[in-house]
Amino acid sequence: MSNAQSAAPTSRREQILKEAARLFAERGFHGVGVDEIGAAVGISGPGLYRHFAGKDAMLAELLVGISERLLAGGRMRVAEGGGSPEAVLDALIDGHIDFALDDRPLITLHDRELDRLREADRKRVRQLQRQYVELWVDVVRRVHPGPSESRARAAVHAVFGLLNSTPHLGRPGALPGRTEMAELLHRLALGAFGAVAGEPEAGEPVAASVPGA
Amino acid sequence: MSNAQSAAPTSRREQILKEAARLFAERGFHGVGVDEIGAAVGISGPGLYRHFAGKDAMLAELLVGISERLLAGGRMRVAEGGGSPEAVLDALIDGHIDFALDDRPLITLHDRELDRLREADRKRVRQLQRQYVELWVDVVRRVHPGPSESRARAAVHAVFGLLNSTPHLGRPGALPGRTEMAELLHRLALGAFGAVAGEPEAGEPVAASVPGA
DNA sequence: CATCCGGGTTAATGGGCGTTAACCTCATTG
DNA sequence: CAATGAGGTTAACGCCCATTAACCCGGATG
Repeated sequence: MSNAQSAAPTSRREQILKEAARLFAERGFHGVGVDEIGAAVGISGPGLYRHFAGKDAMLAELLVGISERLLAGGRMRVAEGGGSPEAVLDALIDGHIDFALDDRPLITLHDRELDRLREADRKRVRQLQRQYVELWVDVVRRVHPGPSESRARAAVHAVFGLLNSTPHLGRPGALPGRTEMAELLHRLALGAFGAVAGEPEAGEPVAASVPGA
Repeated sequence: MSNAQSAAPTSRREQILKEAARLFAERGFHGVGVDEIGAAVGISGPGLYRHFAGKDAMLAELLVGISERLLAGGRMRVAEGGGSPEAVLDALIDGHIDFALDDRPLITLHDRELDRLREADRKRVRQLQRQYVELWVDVVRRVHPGPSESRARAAVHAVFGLLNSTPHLGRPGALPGRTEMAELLHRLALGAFGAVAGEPEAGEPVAASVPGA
């Protein structure tokens, strides 16, 4: 108990989660065995079951965790966002970029292994994701009022793809360093959003909320 | 646009590949069993081994195939590209969008399951991918001559992420239809590339020539 | 000192799954 | 008609792997 070592205890659990995230991202959920995860933290195999109910539980905690943190961060930035919507959008973008650059494995898992979750958890994660997206959509539409909601939503999804592209990058120093990368991504995202406006091509009757009518 | 399903013999092999692609994309390479793939084409389990050496062979053929087609398509468009680099870039973008929209499963596999390949195949695929990227980088730098090569390359990767975001889209009709989606993605990509350039303070979005025409 | 118990360990269990074996059946061919 | 081979089928085999069992140990507790 004494152990007031410092801020983050790095409580075994967290250590395990971190390694599991890395491994899952590298080789896929099914691709990595319990023994490997154990080995990554110095214990072996079934020892993990003292901390988690099973392999699935780890994945669930990772995915729910990241979704919650993303949404919480987004809400915070919207709340304390300066007067202008532009400032809020900038903050959202920067926040997401930090995430993408610092927590690569999690970002990867986020949209790769969602289906491996039990129904309940999956629903939870999807709901959090949806709220996060809608949060962006609102801000984007405030900055660029023109496009229909579905258009804005599609743009947000696309920009997420852009920002999350970091993990797929080529190996060595063929790419900019972290700070330049962050700046570049920010610029690209803004550029994309700025282009969504454009003229609505011969009428916007697509706006009907009922598709396929 | 085209898509007349008939002529192609759909030679069992292709049929299998198609279903395998879909399943792999949905549940991951390790997540789907041979029996499922077989069932998807009406035969059962080991019957597949009359057509492929093994599960791995299917994945390999899929990944190599898509990489080759992407590169070939890209080269073609560059070759017959009209005078202006802008036109070539437009063509590249449209080509990639068609791919992303029509062959979702393959696009997904493309950057998800690369590591499950045997060393040789993986090297092959990576080489093809690299060439495809460099092809884009050249064109982009010709259209936007300011940024360093590494910057341009990062931008290209990011735009790939943007264009490939389609598979992650929400289910129902909450999003635009195919044609509008294609137009939107094109616009977003151009917007992103347009922003990669200099350090002009945030101002008018660089509304280049309207792609719609 | 005796007792817990958190956190590990190695061995066993059991199911899933890729692959191979052995066998079957038409269509074609000579 | 016999032979053949492409394309299937169902059983087995074996391996991998998540999970459980059974056991162990060191330190806090009282």
